[in-house]
Amino acid sequence: MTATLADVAARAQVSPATVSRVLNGNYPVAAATRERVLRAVDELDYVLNGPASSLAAATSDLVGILVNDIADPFFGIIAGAAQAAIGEEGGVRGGREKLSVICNTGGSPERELTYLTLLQRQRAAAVIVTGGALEDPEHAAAVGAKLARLADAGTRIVLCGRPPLSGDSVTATLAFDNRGGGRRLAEHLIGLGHRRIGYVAGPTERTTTRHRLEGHQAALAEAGLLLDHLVVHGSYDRRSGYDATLELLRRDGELTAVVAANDTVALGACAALRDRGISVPGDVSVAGFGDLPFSADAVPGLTTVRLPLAEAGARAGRLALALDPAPPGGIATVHGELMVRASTAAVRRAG
Amino acid sequence: MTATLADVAARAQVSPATVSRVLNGNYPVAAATRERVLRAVDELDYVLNGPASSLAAATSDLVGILVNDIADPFFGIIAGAAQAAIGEEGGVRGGREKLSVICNTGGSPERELTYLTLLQRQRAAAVIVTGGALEDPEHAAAVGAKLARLADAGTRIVLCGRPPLSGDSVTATLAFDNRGGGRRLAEHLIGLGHRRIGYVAGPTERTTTRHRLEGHQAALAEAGLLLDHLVVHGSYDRRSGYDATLELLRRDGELTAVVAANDTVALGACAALRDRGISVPGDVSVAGFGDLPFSADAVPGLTTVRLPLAEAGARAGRLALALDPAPPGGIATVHGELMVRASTAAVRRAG
DNA sequence: CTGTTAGCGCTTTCAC
DNA sequence: GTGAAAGCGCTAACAG
Repeated sequence: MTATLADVAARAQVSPATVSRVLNGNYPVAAATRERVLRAVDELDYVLNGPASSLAAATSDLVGILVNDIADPFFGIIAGAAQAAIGEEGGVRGGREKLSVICNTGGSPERELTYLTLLQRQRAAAVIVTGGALEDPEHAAAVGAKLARLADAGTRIVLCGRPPLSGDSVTATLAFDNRGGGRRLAEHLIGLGHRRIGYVAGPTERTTTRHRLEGHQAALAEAGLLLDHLVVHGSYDRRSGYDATLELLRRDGELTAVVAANDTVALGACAALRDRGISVPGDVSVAGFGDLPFSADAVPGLTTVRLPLAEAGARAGRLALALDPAPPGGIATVHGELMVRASTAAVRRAG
Repeated sequence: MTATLADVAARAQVSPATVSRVLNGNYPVAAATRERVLRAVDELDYVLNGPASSLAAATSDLVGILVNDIADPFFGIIAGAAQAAIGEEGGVRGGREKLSVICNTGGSPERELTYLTLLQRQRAAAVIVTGGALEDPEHAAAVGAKLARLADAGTRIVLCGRPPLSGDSVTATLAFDNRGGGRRLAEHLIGLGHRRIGYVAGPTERTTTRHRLEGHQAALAEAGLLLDHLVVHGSYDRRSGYDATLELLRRDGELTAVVAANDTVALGACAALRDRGISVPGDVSVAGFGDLPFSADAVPGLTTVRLPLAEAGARAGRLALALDPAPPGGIATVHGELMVRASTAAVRRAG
């Protein structure tokens, strides 16, 4: 039913090998022959059989991009940029077009492992793992082992927005400076006179959560303002920001600032304050992390740490294809930029 | 280096055929034998070779999900839900776990076709195409032909948030009632007394754009309020909403309402009005389409048409796996729900 | 530059 | 319930 390489070869009056060479373009073929083959391909509407090709060549053109939550623009932007970079550059350099695909783990450790196995099964050419890692040692070990096996089999591994892994299985790591960002945000608020600063953290056991919080607390500690009871954990969504902010208010009615785990959470925090009749930034300042597109448009505009998500994603894509040289030591740190907007202001109330 | 089926067979003292049967679980195997095989698999850390398996079986467990822009939560939510549904249900029913992957076309017709070809090459088990279609007849024909070939090869095709295609290659279509939603939104505004309603449309040549606009204009026409010059086209992003709104203001300074192609665009519209010192909804009402998570939190809360994106995506996923029965006639229409929030109000100024 | 020849690792009748 | 054998469709030496 479906045409095969042999059909094309017969029609073009050449050997199957020649057809293969034309299609893969990685071998010299006479122009006239190529022409004839291409015509036959067209006439038969032939499409290469991927599995057969991958089997014979012992490699595939699949590139997997793992994300924690694709409904979150944070990951959408990274993944979209990576996929675009792979799609664009895939054609260049003669290499066969890569099929880069996004795999949504939903934050579930099991699904993360499942996807890794599925990609291993497909003999993926590369895997990009994005976002914070779960800090459960058992799971971390399992992921590390999986990645090592993938790397053994020739799969390139790129980490994007995830802290480096020990071992040399990882091709390149693009780590976000979450600690530094958290610190700068806290320093900004301290500079504005805030002394009672609440923190809505992400899920426990996540590297992003811990690093942002550590940066935040380091700055507070230096200023002698560390208040442990002003940290509430929740998931990376709007609801969590809303609920956690109410909880913070309960714990300290004199709060003058709330720092959120990310922009989405910050929006939830703003909503909670608004619903309580508390003005932002008049009574309480709010800050986020990430600088998603909607953050500049929020009312008031959200002070946050801008992470160059699209750039990082694109670079991860290029690293996965070995189009970019790996950074020195295999690790590059991507820094955030403090974006001061209207949601933070000098403290007004008595601290 | 990597273990093969034969290795497992040798270790378990059975034939390769038996190992295959155990792994695929679709054939009777003695419990003791199965046990032995499974142990060998574990000990060797064996992972099935996907390409080899797909080649021999002439099918693969790849399911592709095409989206126009994965950085847009509209698509992130649909795709995430579809992927979750496939991941969950994939294990059930004994079928082998499916590898469902998201492919981001970035709205480019070429990339759409490229991805379809790549999926065809992989002999994908199913393809879910989401979001509005380009209305260019040539491209539509090309896509139709591709889908037909895919269907011929046994790939299940599901359309989600895309209008039905003629021909019987499509397994199931989940069409969004964009026309009805556009109409209800316009009627809502007309009911509030608005007479000069601007419309920020999406990109031309997109079905979603056209249908939403048609519904809008149908309602206006019935009320005798159709004003052609109050429609401006742009892309589905915030920037476009901002610019188009300024343009609408230029065309009619007496405007009392702006309807946007989607929520993101509506946010841009609000920003433009705010920057111009125009109050929403005091001076001008604004409405969006879709009801993304941030819309309820916008200030003021955004009036919009709620589309059950997660539900539709999940259903599309199940349809792709044939876990849900196809809707009668192969087509189900998904209706939107008007969400009236604070961004629209009765007209105050002289119309 | 092109053809010939072996497989790649698995599934699947067909026997037993 | 299990094994043997014949490919699935392609690529990659190796000749020529």
